[in-house]
Amino acid sequence: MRMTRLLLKTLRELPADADMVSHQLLLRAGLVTPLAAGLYCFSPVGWRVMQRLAGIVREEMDAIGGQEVHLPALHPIETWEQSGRAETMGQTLFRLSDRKERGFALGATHEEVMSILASRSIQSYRDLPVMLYQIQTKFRDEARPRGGLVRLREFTMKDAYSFDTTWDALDHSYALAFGAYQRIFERVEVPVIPVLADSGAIGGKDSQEFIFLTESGEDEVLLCPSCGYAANAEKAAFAPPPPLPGEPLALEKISTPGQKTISDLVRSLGVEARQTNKAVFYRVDGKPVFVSIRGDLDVNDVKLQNALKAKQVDPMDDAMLRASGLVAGSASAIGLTGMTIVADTSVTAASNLVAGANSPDEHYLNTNYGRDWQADLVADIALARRGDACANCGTALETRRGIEMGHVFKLGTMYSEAMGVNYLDEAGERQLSIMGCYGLGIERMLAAIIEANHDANGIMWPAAVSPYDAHVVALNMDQEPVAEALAELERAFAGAGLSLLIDDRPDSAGIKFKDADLLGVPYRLTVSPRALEKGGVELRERRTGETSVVALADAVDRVKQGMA
RNA sequence: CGGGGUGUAGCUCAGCCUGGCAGAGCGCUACGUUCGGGACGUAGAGGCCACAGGUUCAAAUCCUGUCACCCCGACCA
Repeated sequence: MRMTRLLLKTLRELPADADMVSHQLLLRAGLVTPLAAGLYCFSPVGWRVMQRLAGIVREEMDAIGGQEVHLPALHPIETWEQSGRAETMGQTLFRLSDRKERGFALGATHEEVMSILASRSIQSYRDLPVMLYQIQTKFRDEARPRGGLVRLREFTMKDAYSFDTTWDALDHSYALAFGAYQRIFERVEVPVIPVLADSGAIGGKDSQEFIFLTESGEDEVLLCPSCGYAANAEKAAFAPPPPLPGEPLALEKISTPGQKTISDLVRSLGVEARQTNKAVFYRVDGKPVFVSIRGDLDVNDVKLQNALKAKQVDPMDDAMLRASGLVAGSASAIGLTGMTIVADTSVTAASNLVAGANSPDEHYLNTNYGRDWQADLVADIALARRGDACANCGTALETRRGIEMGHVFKLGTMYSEAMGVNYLDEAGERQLSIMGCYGLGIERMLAAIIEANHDANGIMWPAAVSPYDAHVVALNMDQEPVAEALAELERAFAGAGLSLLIDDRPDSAGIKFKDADLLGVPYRLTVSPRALEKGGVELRERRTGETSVVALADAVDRVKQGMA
């Protein structure tokens, strides 16, 4: 490709509004341009990289027996109603109507539709196992798109779904997908760590996320430096710091005017946060739920959802708060009726906690679980934090931020049941297929590759994903020997099946070199009178800056060597 | 959804406080000089100052409202 013909404009200055390095470089190198929040246009160069990423993903999925399909992105809303996700996806699902007012949704994911496709062909245990995948556009009405290509409202996902006869067989499919993901991330040179993730309350088993660790990431993971335990914050198990021991003392009501928060109490009463009982109100599947947890801990919504086997957990809204009669700022479970009470294990194990008195400006001293109040459910629902003890080995957990690149998930039978993916087993009995699903965000891979492979001058593409195999900087093209050498290079690279980006613009050498660094193709070939005098073309490696003059005839081999 | 910030040329921004001709740098076009790490000169093109309403002789500038975008938080099958 000749740059004089290429639709590309690099930016000398940093675009405002871009915080992440990948976002800045994507814009500066002209790979993408924004259309609206969470929506980007890909330029020819940006799209070439996307295509190479898709190609690598395709190769690895095919290698584990995946079969590529293509599903509609536009779904009748009934499809989502059938699985119940029209409701649970809430506002994230883009909805629209056709001219006859029939409801549709833009696919946020494809469990339902893939299940429908699979169910048409799967009839016997002989048809299983099967792994289906597609590389397709997803639409999600995210509350806040961010970070360039990190959180988009329209994005490309490789989503794969396995259908098996047994949970053991699913374990095998899951392991295959897991392995494929590891190979994909190795090939695109994005370091990821697998972390335990939550499988939700929908009957799934294991779930792991592939996290690219970066400070600009939006997900938090907890890592044990000693035993290697790694989990996302929602999932992370831990041993909470122990309560202060003590014999139960007499319950005492005190006046606490204006004190509504744990930190107010800590200040005015001179107690530690872990000597207080925090009240948190939720709306769970439409009903009020009161949660009691030690003042130094926070509720993990996902753990709460799992403990209650609930579909939807939200903070309680004002209307429900007023209707429930809860006294925000002085609430506790003592004497509370009319709603489900959930207690974290941290409060049932502690003694003499300060708690609300359910009347404004009053609190109790020395509340004790069992004596003063009871919960409908006692469970571990606390959020793990940095420094908490690893549940495996007791070492203090560390926290890191990262971006979720992929997610593998043992789904079970939720969708096969809802969408009717069943088969006859050897005994002629109808069975539900056991499903797994495996997602991978292609744009996120692109962003992570840049985050992980750049320097002050620009991008440094891994050879496997570079938009071109080599970047030719042609200087003094009007001179006959240069034009001839360039033509010879083009022939040689075309013959070898390698792609070239040729900077044939009539600009100064400095501009061309800067753009070559910014665009980040791994090999730069300078064709110029000076290089020809030295016996060929100048070959420069983007990563190392290593420069040498190679004979024209050897250029292809040198580039090929580096790609291997 | 809560908090903060920003909307002026393709990009980065100044001008706004204190109302009075629409600006700079980069980029773009033409010509000339230059020619291996973002050269220089000359001449140009390019604007609904986010949108709507108001105040005023006069609004990019002041007031009100709306919208968009970015950041933090909440949220995220």
